[in-house]
Amino acid sequence: MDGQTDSPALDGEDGTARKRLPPAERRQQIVDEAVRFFAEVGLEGNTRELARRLGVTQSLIFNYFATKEELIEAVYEKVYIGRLAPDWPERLTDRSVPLRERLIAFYTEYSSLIFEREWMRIFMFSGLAGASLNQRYLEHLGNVILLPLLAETEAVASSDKSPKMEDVWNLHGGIVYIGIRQHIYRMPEPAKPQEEIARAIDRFLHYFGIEIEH
Amino acid sequence: MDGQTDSPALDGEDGTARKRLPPAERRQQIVDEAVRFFAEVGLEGNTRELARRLGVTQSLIFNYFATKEELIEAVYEKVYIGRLAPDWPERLTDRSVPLRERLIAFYTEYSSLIFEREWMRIFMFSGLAGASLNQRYLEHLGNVILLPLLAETEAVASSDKSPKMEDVWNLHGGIVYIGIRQHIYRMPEPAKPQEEIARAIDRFLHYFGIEIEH
DNA sequence: AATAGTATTGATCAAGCGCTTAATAAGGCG
DNA sequence: CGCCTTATTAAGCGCTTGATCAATACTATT
Repeated sequence: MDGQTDSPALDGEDGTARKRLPPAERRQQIVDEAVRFFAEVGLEGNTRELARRLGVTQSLIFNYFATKEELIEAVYEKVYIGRLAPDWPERLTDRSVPLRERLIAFYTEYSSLIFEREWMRIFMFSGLAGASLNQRYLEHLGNVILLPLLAETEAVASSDKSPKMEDVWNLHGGIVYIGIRQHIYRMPEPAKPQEEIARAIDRFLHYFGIEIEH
Repeated sequence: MDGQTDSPALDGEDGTARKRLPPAERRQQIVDEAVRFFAEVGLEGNTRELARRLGVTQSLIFNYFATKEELIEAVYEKVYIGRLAPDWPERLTDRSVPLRERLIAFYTEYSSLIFEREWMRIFMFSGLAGASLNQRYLEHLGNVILLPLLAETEAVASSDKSPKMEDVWNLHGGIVYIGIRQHIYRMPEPAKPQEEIARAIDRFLHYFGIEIEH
């Protein structure tokens, strides 16, 4: 409507009309806002609107990122990093703790990390766009989390039922789908997500004859 | 490269350089190709590329659809229609058939309908875009399929374990996630999807003390 | 307070977008 | 065959997009 120029609307989100940030700080500020922005509108969201939200001119963005693609890469990096804590494989295989406890601890923690609108949506957007990071993430997840998880289940399963990798993927998928329903399809959040996760885990273990103490 | 004009590249997908189709036929042709096209590149895919794939000028598309939004609506309609057969509620509640058989029949049929790249991706694209059709579809699915399914499970569950709606959503989500992995994240298809579905159903039923004959 | 370095701006470009319209030609009918 | 309807085209308008770059003005330093 009034788009006569690309000048910032006086300031950013808050009231502080600061200018001239140190480059590292400004760069991070741009990425942070880009994460929120792209998660909301998709990766095709335009740089002018992003700049407007930052309270900054559009051209400034291209001072920090040579191309929009480069900005998106930075968004991926920011969002994917730290999403899989490196000590989980170890904790998942600690047989001094009952498997059920380990599973509940893992999925409680993991779901608190990924049941987040920004992560869920950007993961889905990038997956649809065919970003290789997605496939690498899922391969990594499969190898480092689900495969050990399969071995742990096998170790305590009753002899007549042997779990397969697909069973573990199914457990995982059922849990992840809670977040998909909420953040992609915008359905209401379950009353007690942690409880639903516990029930999913219990059903999984129950089938393989693993006893559950209440 | 050679994009000097919007003229068609002589013909469409095949070698037939036919022109002047009857309007109804042309309209359907456009929608069909749009489904494939948007499923591949997303709903922001541009009409010029779509026209190129059709072997037709871009302006022709706007002879059949006033706006791009209208075309997308037609794509939704085409893709959503017939995805939920109306006789399923009835078949799911036919207690002359064992619940396991009913579940397997339903999910075998349903998965063969939705584990399809075009449907999966357009459903996800439209979900991310916030299309109301998505939420209506899921509400419908919840009321017409999952709710009866919950009642059926309750009816045969052992008295100490009572299933909740979230359990049914979890069963459903775990199964749907097979298709998501394959078509959104482009991971390899499981060797025997039908078998994995049957296992998911068996785990679900097993937990509620429902016996399974082999 | 003057200066230098640089973060930021403002104006602009070329390409791509949805969409419009007048001209064209395909093909059924007399 | 020649006409007439209309499906289709060709050209282009107005706007938005990612990206560029010289000019500007903030801030640290002396």
